Amino acid sequence: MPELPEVETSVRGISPFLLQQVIINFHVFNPRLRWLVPAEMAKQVEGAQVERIWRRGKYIIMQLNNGKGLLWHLGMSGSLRIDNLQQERRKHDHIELVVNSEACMRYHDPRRFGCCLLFDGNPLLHPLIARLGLEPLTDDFDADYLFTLSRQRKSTVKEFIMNSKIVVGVGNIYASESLFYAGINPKRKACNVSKPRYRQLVDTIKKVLTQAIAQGGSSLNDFVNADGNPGYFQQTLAVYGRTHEPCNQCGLAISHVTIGQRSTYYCKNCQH
DNA sequence: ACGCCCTCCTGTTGGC
DNA sequence: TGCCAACAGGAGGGCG
Repeated sequence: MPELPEVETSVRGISPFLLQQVIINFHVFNPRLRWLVPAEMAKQVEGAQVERIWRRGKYIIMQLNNGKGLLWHLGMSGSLRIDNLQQERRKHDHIELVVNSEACMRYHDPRRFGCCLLFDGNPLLHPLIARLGLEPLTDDFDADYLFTLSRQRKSTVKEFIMNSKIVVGVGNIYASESLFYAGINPKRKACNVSKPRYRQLVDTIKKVLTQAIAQGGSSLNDFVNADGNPGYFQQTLAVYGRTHEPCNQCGLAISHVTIGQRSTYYCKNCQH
C-alpha cells in the first residue's frame, strides 16, 4: 500500500516523463474513484503543460500552466506508471494522461480508494490539503512538537502518529516499524510518552522514511513504482506482517493486535 | 476539539 | 479441492 516513500518514489518516477510536456489527451475510463472524477476534467487539462509535480503528505500535486492542476491520491492500491501507448491497458487502469505519440501515464487502482481531482489556483488552499499536519522530513517536525500536541490526547501513540492532522505520511506499516525501533508500545497513550522518547520516535520516523525512499518504496501488496517495478523495502520490515515470527532483537514471537481498526505488530519484550 | 465508527472496493486468505 | 465469508486498509465524514 502506498505510504509516503511510495508516493515520493512515484513523483520522482513520473516527473522526467511529464514535466514541460503538453497533455495531448486525457481519458477517464472509470470515474468512480473515492470521489467521482469530474466529467469536465479532460477539457480543463488537455492542451495545458505540466509545470510542476510534487507531493504534500500522500497527495500528488500536478500543477499546469493554465492555473489549474490535478490532485491525486493513491489510496490503498493505486499506482502511477509511465507506459508506452502501444502497451494495452490493463484491468483497473482507470485514467490515462497522454503526453506525446508514444508515452502516457496510467493510473491503476483495483480498489479505487484513490482520487483524481481538479484544482484551480493555489493547491495548498484545497480543503484536502489545507489542514494537513507537518511533513515528517522537515526540521519543524521534532520532539517538542509531538510532545506538546500529545499532552491532552487520550488516543494511543500509534493513532497519534498516524493522524494526518498531526504529521502526514506515517501510514500503518511505518507506524509499526517506527514504534518498534523507538522501543515504544503502540498501545501506550500518546500523553504517556515522555519527551526523550518522542525524540527517539521522531528520529526513527525520519530515518525509516528516508531509508524507504532511498530504497524505492515498499512493494507490499500491489505497489509498483512508475516503471512498474516493485520497491525493495518489504525485505527489511522488522515487525509489520510478522505475527508469530521471532523478533530480530530478542527472538520472542511478534504480537498482532488491532488498534483503531488497524492491524498492529510489535514485540512485547522490546516495546514498552 | 476530540474520539469513535462507518464507508468506499476488490484481491487475498482461511476455514469448513 | 472448492466455495464463500472474512479480512485488509487511507482517510474523509458524520456523529456524540
